Amino acid sequence: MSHTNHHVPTIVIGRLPLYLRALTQLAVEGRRVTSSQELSEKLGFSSAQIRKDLSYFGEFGKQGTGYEIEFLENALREILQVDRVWNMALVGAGDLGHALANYDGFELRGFRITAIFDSAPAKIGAMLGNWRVLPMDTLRETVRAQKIYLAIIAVPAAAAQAVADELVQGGVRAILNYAPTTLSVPPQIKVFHIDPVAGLQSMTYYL
Amino acid sequence: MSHTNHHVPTIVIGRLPLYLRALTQLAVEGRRVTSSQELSEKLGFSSAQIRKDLSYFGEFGKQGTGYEIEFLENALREILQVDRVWNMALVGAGDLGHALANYDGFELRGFRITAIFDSAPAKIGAMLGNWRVLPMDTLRETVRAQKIYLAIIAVPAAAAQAVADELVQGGVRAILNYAPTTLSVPPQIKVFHIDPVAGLQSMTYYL
DNA sequence: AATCCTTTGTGCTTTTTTTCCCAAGTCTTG
DNA sequence: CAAGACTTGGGAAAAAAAGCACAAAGGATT
Repeated sequence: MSHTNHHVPTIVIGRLPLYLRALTQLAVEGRRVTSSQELSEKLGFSSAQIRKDLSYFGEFGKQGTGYEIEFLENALREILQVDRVWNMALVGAGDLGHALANYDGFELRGFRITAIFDSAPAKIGAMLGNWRVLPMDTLRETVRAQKIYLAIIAVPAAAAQAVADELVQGGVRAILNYAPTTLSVPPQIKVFHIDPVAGLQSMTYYL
Repeated sequence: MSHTNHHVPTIVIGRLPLYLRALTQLAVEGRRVTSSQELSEKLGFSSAQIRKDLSYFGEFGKQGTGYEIEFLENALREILQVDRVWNMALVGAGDLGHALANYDGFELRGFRITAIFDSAPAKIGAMLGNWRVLPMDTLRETVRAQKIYLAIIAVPAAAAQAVADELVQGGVRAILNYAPTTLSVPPQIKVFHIDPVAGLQSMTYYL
């Protein structure tokens, strides 16, 4: 079967990291094998959906047994291209930028911040984690020189579009956007938005 | 037409906060009126989808003209129940907790942190923003006494489930979960997950 | 007041996503 | 080694979501 060739729906791709996360958790607990049924209970997706999602990429399980955890973990890492560590630029050295720069959960899951930028003279030059905060006007060339393809925007909404434009100019291809605003970027650039308030608002609807 | 009665798909509810966010932005820019077409360009959803989503709740626009921004904003705030300010508990006073406690973007969009908890003796008693960090073992009763129905979990993954259990015991009905793990809660409790790494991983697939 | 340009709300169609279901294969037990 | 208990992968059906397209109506212009 010619897996991988078909276009895989975005919604499926969005679930793979959650499968991977659950598998890693199981592995840490010392487990060797799991099943779509068990993952289903852990994650809240149906077991059929998990099996079908995986079937877009190949056959990873064994009938009657389930999935060998380490094997499936590695397969998913390869599919998602996180079988390596990606360097990232962080733009914005405020409270959120600090939290992100100090977060130790990136590295094991395929990411690492290697350049930090801010526009405030008071912050430029200061150390944040292992890195010195650089001025915004060096962003484009630094990102290009270091071949950084991923960036995190952690600046106020009003500044976010200008930052995105600079990042794209520097060759960044995917942006994790914490600013509560939509970004306008060329179609080949990926953007993932994180807006906690939007999440909260969609929950209060149900209260 | 008996709007509002039909069950509204979750996916529609998830888009409403984005519509509201865009409308507020337009209002700040001094705009009075907009159209599904303009919102479509700003947000990246089709104009038909925006109109259909809104039609679940009533008729807010005027043919030939579009939508009166302030009117639609207020309607959405009412629908989402953010025409008030919800008190929230924040659990976890680490870097992320600090960033959240100091974030000034909550209040205008319907939320406010009014109680902060941590388990580390070193942090308990310290001030964070306007609030003193309280010990975890006062969580349940404090949340119940203050009638807090929303909470943010900003603790390590390993501690998240226990925190969630306490929150639910205290009467919390919706949780914004920053811990990179699935939470197991009773079905009537809403959980919204924020996992930046999962977002990054779903983007690297395409690089 | 007629014409033209706009834009909504929605019935209908198409596409996407999820679920159902089972043949086929694996493992365990007696 | 036969029987029974599991579990996968995937075709087919069902359900959900998105998009199309247009009647109806507002407003501007002549």
